[in-house]
This record gives sequence, C-alpha cells and structure tokens, in this order.
Amino acid sequence: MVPRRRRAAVMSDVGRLAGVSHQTVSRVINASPNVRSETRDRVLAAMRELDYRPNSVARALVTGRSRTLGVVSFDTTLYGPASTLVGIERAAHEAGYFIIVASLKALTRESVTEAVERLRLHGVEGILVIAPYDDAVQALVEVSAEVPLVAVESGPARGIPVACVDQAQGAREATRHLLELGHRTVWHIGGPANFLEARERAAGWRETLVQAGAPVHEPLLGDWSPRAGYELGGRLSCDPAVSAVFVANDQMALGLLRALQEAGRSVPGDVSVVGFDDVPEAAYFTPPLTTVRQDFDEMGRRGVGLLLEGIAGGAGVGASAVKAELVVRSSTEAPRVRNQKH
Amino acid sequence: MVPRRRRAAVMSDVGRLAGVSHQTVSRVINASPNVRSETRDRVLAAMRELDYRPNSVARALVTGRSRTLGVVSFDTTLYGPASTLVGIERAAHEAGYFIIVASLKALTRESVTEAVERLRLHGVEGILVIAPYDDAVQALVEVSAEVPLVAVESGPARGIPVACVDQAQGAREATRHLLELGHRTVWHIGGPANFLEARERAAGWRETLVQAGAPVHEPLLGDWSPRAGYELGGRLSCDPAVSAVFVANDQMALGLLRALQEAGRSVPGDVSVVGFDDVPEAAYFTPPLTTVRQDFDEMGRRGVGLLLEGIAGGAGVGASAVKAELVVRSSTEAPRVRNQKH
DNA sequence: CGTAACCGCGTGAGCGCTAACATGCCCAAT
DNA sequence: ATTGGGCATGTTAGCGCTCACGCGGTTACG
Repeated sequence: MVPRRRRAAVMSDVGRLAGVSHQTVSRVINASPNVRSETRDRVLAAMRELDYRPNSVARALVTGRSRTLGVVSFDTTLYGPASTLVGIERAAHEAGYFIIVASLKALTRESVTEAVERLRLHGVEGILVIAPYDDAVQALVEVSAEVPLVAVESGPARGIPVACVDQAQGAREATRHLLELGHRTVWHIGGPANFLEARERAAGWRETLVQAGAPVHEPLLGDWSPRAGYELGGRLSCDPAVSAVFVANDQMALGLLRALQEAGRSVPGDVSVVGFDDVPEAAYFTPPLTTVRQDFDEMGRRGVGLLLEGIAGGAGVGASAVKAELVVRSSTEAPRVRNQKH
Repeated sequence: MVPRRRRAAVMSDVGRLAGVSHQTVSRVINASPNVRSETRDRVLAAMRELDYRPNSVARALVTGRSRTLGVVSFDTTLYGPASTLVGIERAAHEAGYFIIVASLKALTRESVTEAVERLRLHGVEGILVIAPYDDAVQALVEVSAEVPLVAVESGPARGIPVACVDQAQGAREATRHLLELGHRTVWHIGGPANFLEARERAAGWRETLVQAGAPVHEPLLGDWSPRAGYELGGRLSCDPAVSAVFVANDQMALGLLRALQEAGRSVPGDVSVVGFDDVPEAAYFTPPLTTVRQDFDEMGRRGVGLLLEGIAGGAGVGASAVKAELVVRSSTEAPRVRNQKH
C-alpha cells in the first residue's frame, strides 16, 4: 500500500538522514565551497533517497527574491505580443527566472495600474509591460518608482527603460522601397492613433515622403484587424490614383489585399502593398507580402536584460531599439505607366 | 528629500500604528467577522497610511498555497496555444490564481518532464499542459501522481483529466459539408502523426468518408506550417481529380490556397477547401476560408476548472470536450461537372 | 611554541505571515 | 451572586529556509 501523501521531506529531514545539520544541507544546495566532498555526497544521497525538493517559497521569504518576473500584456493572441512573450520567457528562463503573466482586459490606464499592482502583491521582482499604447505608458510612469519596470514594444518614453523595434526606421525603409520602385507617392493605412508604434510608423512614412518631395495623403487609420484593412481598403481601391500602399501591419494588409482583389485591382500589377510584422502567413498571402520584419524575440530578450539591470540596482533609463528589416516579396513592383486603360 | 527606500511596512508596523496586535491586522485582511468595526477602520486607516501590502510569499509559506498555477506550452506563437493561454489566464484570474508559464524548447518527453519539474519546484499548486502530442501526454501520465495536472488541447488520455475540443466531430462536420455539396470524395492534408489532434481530425474525416461509401485517399501529412500546406498542395494541385480538400489547420490551408492558385486552379471553382481553427485571418484569405472554429477560450476555462477540482481534492479523471463549429465561407461550393475542359 | 588564518560544520535567530490557543470582558441564564 | 458562553483581542509557535555567527581542528608562519 502506497503511503498516502506523506509530508514532503524538508531540509532537516535530509540533514538527519545524512548525519549533518540542516545548514550543511543548505550549503550543499547552494553550492557552497566549504563542504567536504564526502559530506556533500552523503547529503546528495539523502536528498535523493527522500526525494527532497527545496521549497522555493521559503527561500523567497528569507532572501526577499522570488526569482519571478511579471509580464503584463494586452492581447497575447496577436502575433506581436505572443512572440514577444516567448522571447521574454526564453530570456528569463536563461537568467533563472520565471514569468507570470497578467492579461489586461481593457486598454485603460486603470487596467494597467491594477495589473501591475496585482503582480507586485504577488512578489515579482520586476515587471515587463507589453502595452504599446499611450495610456499604458502613462500609467507606467506613475508607478515606476515602486518596482523595477520596463516597457516593451513601446515607443521611447520619458522616465522608464524601453525595449523596442525601431518602428520609424522600418517604416522609412518600406516607404523608400516603394518610392524607389518608381511610385509617385505612397498611401498609408495606419494603426490606432493612441498606439505609439502606429504613430512611429506613420511618422517614418511621412518623413520619407516629405524628404522625397512626394505628395502626402492623409492616412486612414484602422484597429490592426483584417476587417479594418478590408474596410479601409475598400475606400482606397476606388481611387485609380492609388498605386502603392504602406500598411501598418500584416493583418490589415491582408484585408487590403482582399478589398483590392474584390475591386478587380491586381496586386502588384495595379497597386503595390507592403505590410509590417512579417507574420508567418505573410509569405503565403495572395500575393506573398512584402513586409517589414520585427525581431520580437530579440526585443523580449533585451527587455529582460534591461529589467534585470534595474533589479540589480542599475540606473536603468536606457532604451534599446532593435533594427527592423524589410523583406521583399511579390506584393510590390514598379508602377504601370500612368493613365492605364479602363 | 525622499526617504531612500525605507523598508516596506509589515503587519506589525500596521498593528503598532493602529494600536492592535499584528494578528488583528491579519484578521482584518482575511475578513474575519470577529473584529469590531471601529477597530477594523483604525487598522484600515493604518494600512493606508503606511501603504501596507501583504506579503504573499510569507502567506504562501505558512498556508502552503501559492495561488499559482503553472502552464507548460509548446509554441505560444501559434494561434491555438496562444488563445488557450489567454482563456486559461482569464479563468485563473477569476478564481484568484496567477499563471506562470514555462515554454518547451523541444517536443520531447524529457522537455515536458523538466518543465513540470521546474514549475513544481517553484511551488505551483497545479499544472496545465498545452502539449497535444504523444510524448507530452506520455510524460504527463508518469508524473501525474505528484501534483494535480490537467492536459489541455490533448486527445482523451488515460489517467489524467483532459480539456479539449471535439476534434473528430469538427472533422466530421467539415467532411460531411463537402460531401453534401456533391463532392465524390474529400482529400486530406493532415498534421503530424504524433499529434493527437491531427489523428483525431484524420479519424473523423476518414470515418465520414467510409460511412458515405466514398473512396479514401491516403492523407498527406504536414507540420502545420503554411509552407507545408504549400508544398503538399503542390502535389494535390496537379491531380485534376482533386475537387475537395479538408486541411487540418488554417495555416496549411493558406499554403494550399496559394499552391492551387499558382497551379491555375480556382477556389472554390475547381477545388473546395476547408480548414480548421478559424484564425482571425481566415475570413480574409483569398477566398475567405470555410473552416472549423475551436473555442479555445472555453477550453482553457474548462481546463482550469478541472485543475481546481483536482487541487481541491476531487477524483479528477474527467474529460471535458468542447464542441467545434463549422463556419461556412467562400472556399467551398458544389463541384463542377466532371471532365472539365482542360 | 604561540598566534593567526582558514576550513568544515553547527547553532540560533528571524523573514512575514497564519493557526491555535489563551485571556479578559460583557451579558444572559441559573 | 455565580456560572458559562460568546466575542474581541493578544500570545505563542511554527512554516522551511538563509544569514550571521561561533567553535573546534588543522595548517602556516614568525
């Protein structure tokens, strides 16, 4: 008969069995050099025999370090945040930390503050926030004094360390690519105005246009969803002057592709499209999408690095921007001669 | 000058300020009925003044309950696992629990065991595993006695509670839909053979075909990626007999769509396609994809329910299957008359 | 041969909290 | 008046661990 749930072994049990004090067991566990190797072996054997596992909660209590990092994120169903989360988890793991996630249910400032508070209460050593919209950043600045904090996937913000991809640079490359193909100008479908990233991308696009002396048409703003791209795309597709569009993310680009197709305008024949993100599906869109790749993994990694510095007591108001990379596929080409036949 | 990092207030500090013992403070926090309301108010005021926050680590140590659930998952970049994770997080939050995630870096049995072990060491009360392939389940059965555990998004397994979507039923509906449109039979692009879900979907498909007396062609197996769908699709698209394909997930379906298009075969004119998952993009594919929707959120929710039961001491070898739902869009229609012109 | 430095280990305290019991008080029932 | 029971509170003892120290024994060196 199996012993029904015997109390788990603790340090002193191991010590007793090995004929040493609990403190020596602790030393063995923490790899202290001052233990005779023979003793160490005895302790190790006892640990194995009793199937001993150190209690990390007790350890956290006394050391004051939980070896846990908090992540607050909005919609981890999206490719960007999901990938970032993975990067964070990996980096944290390598540093010997665990990740505990708190999802936001709303894009409000209180929601962020509440999530941060919950995480703090749970004893995390620091917090990463994947929340690239204004209210979030605002909320962060307010609480930042209380616990080490870093914003990920956010624009450069005053006061808190930030890890991000250089959005403007990516947008510039995308726009320049289109211009260099010979398009007179580039239209833009952007993300919501309260998203830092959306604004950065729009800024990069606008700047490039202005620099090239190309006319700037007011961008259309969507909510990142394919549906938004589709609806906004419906408007663009009526306008025969539109020959090149830079879309702020791949999902909306997909919607645009669909709208264009339904309007009987071919891509890239009639209009060239470039997206942003390089989701895994992008290469298999119709046509395969030219887009800007973001290295989310690297960004998450840097975020953790920044946070760990902050925890260690570093000044930590640094920012770390990862380069974005243009990936040219088949949704872009040189424009046809103007005044194409109807 | 701001007091440089004064030690955070603890219970006895609050007690002292309120003129009561730390135990009374504890009672207030834990909503014990036996506290005079006047005293309670004094304590509350003191807590506010000192900006007191209960130390959950200390509490966890003495109660033995960390209010933390572990989740091990493979690739949270994929839509399915990501959505499931969100559902889990939500449900856990509602139950007052936190989620700590451990990602697998490989699809091996050791990898799962190691992740589970890490989580246990960190003191989680129970573990959810999103890992729908054989080795994972295998590994789980072995460790299941040690800590409450539930498999999510897995097939029905012996020995551990499972929360899943009824894959076979979804596959049956998809196949039946195609058959009812008038297709003589349905081809299948499946997922990897070591994935329970892939096998369930294939089984549902096969069963429906057999029942209808339709010929069964050996399925082609991919790795869930668009690329696999594209490559496998290349083979199918050469065969003019192929008029209907059931693909085991939307990403591969996307690849297939692309391959078909490149081969000059129109969808749904020449061949009908149905996918599985209903990713957000599916409605905007070219053409919009008929697919089978899985309610990942609900599945995650049920997983947490099952786990909480297990923690509370329930027998817990239940299984909970969520229904899948066919979503008909434009990638399917009745077949053309056979012997279409070349 | 004395002193100092180290090594290997043990002892005691205490992290911040809850659980269990002890205490003093008031009021109803005897 | 005595008793007893409930209520509001205090006291004590840990939870399992690490930290700071202390102690005997060995080695090194003047």
